[in-house]
Order: sequence, then C-alpha cells, then structure tokens
Amino acid sequence: MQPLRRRQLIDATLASIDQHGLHNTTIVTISRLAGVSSGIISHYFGGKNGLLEASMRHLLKELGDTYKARLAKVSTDDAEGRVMAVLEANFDRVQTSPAACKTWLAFWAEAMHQPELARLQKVNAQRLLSNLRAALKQLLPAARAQLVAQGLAALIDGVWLRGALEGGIDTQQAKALCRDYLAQQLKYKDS
Amino acid sequence: MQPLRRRQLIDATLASIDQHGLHNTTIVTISRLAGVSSGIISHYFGGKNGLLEASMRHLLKELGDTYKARLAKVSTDDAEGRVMAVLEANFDRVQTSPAACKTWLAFWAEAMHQPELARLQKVNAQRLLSNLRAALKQLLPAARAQLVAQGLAALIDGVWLRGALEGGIDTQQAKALCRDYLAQQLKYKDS
DNA sequence: TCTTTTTAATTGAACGATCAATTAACAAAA
DNA sequence: TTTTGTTAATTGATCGTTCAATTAAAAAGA
Repeated sequence: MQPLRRRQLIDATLASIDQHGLHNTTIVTISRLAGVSSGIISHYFGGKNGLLEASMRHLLKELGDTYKARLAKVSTDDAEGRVMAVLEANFDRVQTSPAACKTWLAFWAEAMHQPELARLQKVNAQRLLSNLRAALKQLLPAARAQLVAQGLAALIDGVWLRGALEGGIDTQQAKALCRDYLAQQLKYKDS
Repeated sequence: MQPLRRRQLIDATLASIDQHGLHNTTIVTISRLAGVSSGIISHYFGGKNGLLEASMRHLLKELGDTYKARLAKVSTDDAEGRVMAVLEANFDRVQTSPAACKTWLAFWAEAMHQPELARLQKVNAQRLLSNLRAALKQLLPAARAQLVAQGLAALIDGVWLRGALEGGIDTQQAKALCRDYLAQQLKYKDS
C-alpha cells in the first residue's frame, strides 16, 4: 500500500503544480487531486517538503531512465549517437509536456533557496554535462569538447525554459536546433 | 517623495528576493529592508502584487536601456555589431549578478500562473528574438536567420538559467560561448 | 472455521503561525 | 489648517502540522 500511495501522491503533486502553480499548491489541493485526506501526506513523506523533494526525485529518475533506454540502443563507439541519446531523452514526449515544463521550472526556481532541491538539481546538471563531454571527446579535442558540451547543455536548458514560458515545446524544432548546433561544431574538425 | 519611495521599495524587493527567495518574500521582509513600515506598500503599489509587477518592469526597463546604449555605439549596417549589442546587454554586469539571476528566474517561474507577469515576459522574449533576427537577416538567408536567432536566444537564456542555479554567471565564458555559436553559423554563408 | 487480538492505514478537526490588507492615529510639511 | 506621508496595531483568511479516533486488514488463537 505504501508504494502505491506514494506514487499516487507524487502524481497528484505534479498535477497540482501544473494546474495551480507551485506557489498555489497546498497539501489540500494535492490531497484532493489524489482523493485522500491531507493528513496522509505527513504520514508518508514527513510533510509537504518531503513530498516536493520526492516529486523532484521522481522527475529526475524518469529522465535518467529515458536516457539509459536510449543509450542502450547505440554502440559505445558511436559518439554522435550517444550525444543524440542525450537530446532524445531530454526532448522525450514525457519531459516536454506543458505540465512537465512548468514543474521543472518551478523546481528550478525553488532550488535556489532550498538546499536539498539544489543538490538534486546540481547532480543532474553535472551529469548532463559530463555525458555530453564524454561523447564529444571522441569527436573533438578535449578543450573543444568541453566548450561544445557547455553550449549544448545551455541550448537544451534554454529551449526548455523558453518552451515552458510559451506553454509548450515544439520537440521537432528543438531537436533540429540542437542537431544543427552539433553539426556546425563537428565541421570544426576539418578547419 | 513618491518616485523616491517607489524606487526604494523596488530595490528592497529585489534584495529580499535575492536573500530569502520569492516565496519567502513578504511585505514585512521588503519593508524592513527598505526601512519603512509595511503599510506603505499598499499605499504606493496597491498591494504586494503591484510591487512585484513594478519590480519586474524595472528589471525589463534596465535591460532595455542597456541594450539601447550598446546599440547606439554601432552603425546601422554593422549587423554583427548589432548582434553583439544584444549579447553585451544580456550579459552586462548588472544583469548577471547572482541577485539579478535569482530574481529573473523567480519571476519567470511566477509568470507561469500570473497573466500580467506572463505578458511582460512574453513581450521581452519576443523583442529579444526579433532584435536578433533583424540583425541576422543582413548576414544570412531569412530562414537561416530565424533559426540562428532562436538558437542564440535559447543559448542566452540557457546560460543564464544554468548560471542562476550555480550561483553566478561567468560572463566572459558566456559571451565566448555565444560568440563561438555565431561565428560557426556565419560560416554557413560560404558552404 | 470462527473469534480475538494486533497492526497498519487513514481521516478530519483543532492549533499555532504567518500572511496581505486595512485602518485609525500620528507626524511633517505646505 | 489642510494635505501628504507614514506608522503600528488589527483583521480575517490560509497555511502546514499534529493527533486522537476510526476503519480495514492481517495474524493468532481456539
């Protein structure tokens, strides 16, 4: 029963943030969406904050799982394929829904003054960067790989941010933008 | 006295968001930082919300003024210089301080469920894009200019977002990243 | 199999804290 | 004196948390 309820409450949390925004999300809006009483949140998560942290962990895990699934489909020496796996995962349908974008942005903002959320966010940002850099090192000089990895990471986050504010990401256009950046940068080899 | 107090309260608002985060910013934390009583906020801004809107307008105006100042220094037909003016303005010292980054991110998150803030944000995002596109059209085919403008806009926002979450932007590195993107894209003319 | 006991899950009302807004009173300037 | 600026206390609403009480489920005993 415990894992069922926890999942149910996390889903309700994401739904509430989508509908009302984080700052209008209360334990009442969450518990009402989950169809349970408000008291149960403290019972399973130790409080509202614990639930928010668990919800962010859930999103991060979902992103990580999607990336691993994409990565498993490309061979280890297919560097360009590994970069594309990062892009595909980040612009997966699940991650680019208006609800997901809103929630990510809300958590990012909250992380600025909530140490545990900041920690989670930092780990994720670092992993994104290091995944990109590792793959790019097979295609470019180390210093160049570092720069392009930072560029791609910023491009991904920027597209996401602008998408969140506009109410949705055009995933095709987003991927085209990143793929174009990568293609232009790989020409560097020849120059 | 009115313009003085308004400016004083807006500054205190930005300071409070920097120190406590938007969601822990109350009319008390603001008025204490400004050294006045809390009631004065309603007197000058009609309420907390009015003050938040005015603060966001203040930031937007500051950005716009910086851009205009930079733009005035380049000739109309210096397309690359006009693009650089956008970059210089966005990565100006005033806009890239930890406090400014935090505040921008907080307002972006808030704008998702506050129509007036969303409107202000949208106007700004559109202007950034159209400034870039107009300049790039002198250097690239229209369709290409549109794509590169979107790429640069996303890159700028992405660098900003990642900087906010890491506690500060390295402006030199940020500009180098964007300048590199632009340089790579301008090679397109020849291919 | 049928009670009895124990454990786990859940509720919802009550509580204290905190918020934005209001207001009546006060001070300073004109 | 009249207007403008400002304060400090108060109001009503809302928040997250807590907890005693209730229900459902499982285990144990007869």
